[in-house]
Amino acid sequence: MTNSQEAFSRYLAEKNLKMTPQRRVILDTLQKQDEHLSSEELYALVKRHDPSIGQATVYRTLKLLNEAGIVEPLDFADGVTRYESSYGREHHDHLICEACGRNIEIMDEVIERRQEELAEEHGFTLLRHKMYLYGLCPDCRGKK
Amino acid sequence: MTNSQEAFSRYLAEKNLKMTPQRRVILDTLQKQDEHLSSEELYALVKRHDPSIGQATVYRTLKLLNEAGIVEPLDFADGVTRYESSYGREHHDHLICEACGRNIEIMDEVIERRQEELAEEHGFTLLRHKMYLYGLCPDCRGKK
DNA sequence: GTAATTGCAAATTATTTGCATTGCC
DNA sequence: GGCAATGCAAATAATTTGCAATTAC
Repeated sequence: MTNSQEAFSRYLAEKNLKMTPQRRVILDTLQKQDEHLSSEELYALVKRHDPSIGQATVYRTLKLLNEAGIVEPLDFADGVTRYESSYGREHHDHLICEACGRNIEIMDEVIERRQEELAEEHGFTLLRHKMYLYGLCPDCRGKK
Repeated sequence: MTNSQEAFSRYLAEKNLKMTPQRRVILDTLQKQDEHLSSEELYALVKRHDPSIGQATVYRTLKLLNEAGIVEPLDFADGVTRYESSYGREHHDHLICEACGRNIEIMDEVIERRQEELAEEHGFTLLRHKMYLYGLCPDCRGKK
C-alpha cells in the first residue's frame, strides 16, 4: 500500500468515515497517472477497473481527498477542474502553454518567501496560494 | 465619457461591432462598483437601470470586455467568476481572507520579476499570470 | 447493528446558444 | 438596409443532492 493510501485511511478513521473499495480504486487510479486529470477523465479510467462505480462517487471522493490534503485541485484556464496527487510532494506551481496546454511544474524559493512577507505586511496569516504562469512554450512560440 | 468607454468603443469599431445602450450600461455599472462582481451580481445592478436587459447580454458583454482587455475575470476559490475593471490600472494580484472573503490588492516587483525569469528559464514567453494568496486577515485570525 | 457509502437519477448552478425581433452605423 | 445585438427560453456542462439499497467497521 502506498503512503497516500495509508494517509487516506488514517484521515478517514479520524473522521469516523470508512475506507471502501471504490475510494481505494479512485485514489489508486489518480496516482498512477501523472497527468492532471479532470473528474470526468478520472471517472473514465476508474470505470475500466470497476464499471459499477458512479460519477458521483468520484466527485465525492475527490472532495474528501482534497480535504485530507492528498490531492490538489488545479485551475488551468479552460473551465475544467483538474486534480493532482500532492501527498508527500513539495508544493509547486504551474507554467502552462496557452497554445498546446503543456504544463511544467515550477517552484521558486524567492517567490515563496515574498508571498509570506506580503501576507505578513498586511497582517494576514498565509494558508495557501495559487500561482499560474501562462505563456507560450518554445515549440509553440515559433508557430504563432 | 470615461477612458474605458472610449477604449471599448474603439475596440468595437475595430471589430465591426456596435456600441449599444446595454453595453454602455453594463460597463458603466461595473466601473462604478469597486467590489468585484459576479455576472449575476452585475446583472442585478444593471437591471435597476434598465430592467429589460437580459442576463445573456451581461455574459456576452463581459466576454467582449475581457477580449478588449478592459475587464479581468478573477477566480477566488468559491466557484463563481468575478470581474474587475482593469483598464488603465496597474496589474495586481489578490490576497484573500478565507474566513470573511475580504480581499486586498497586492503588487510586488520582486515576484513579477522572478515570474519572468522562471518562464524564461524554461524557454517560455510569459503572457500573463494569476496569483492568489489565501489566508486569514487580522480580524478573522483571532476568531478561529 | 448501525451509521456511512453507494449508484442512480433528478436537481442545481453557471454559462451558452438558437432564434425571431430590434436597432446601430 | 443590412448585419450585429438583444431578450427570451431552451440547451449545455459541471457538479451536487435525495434516496433507497448496500456495506464497512
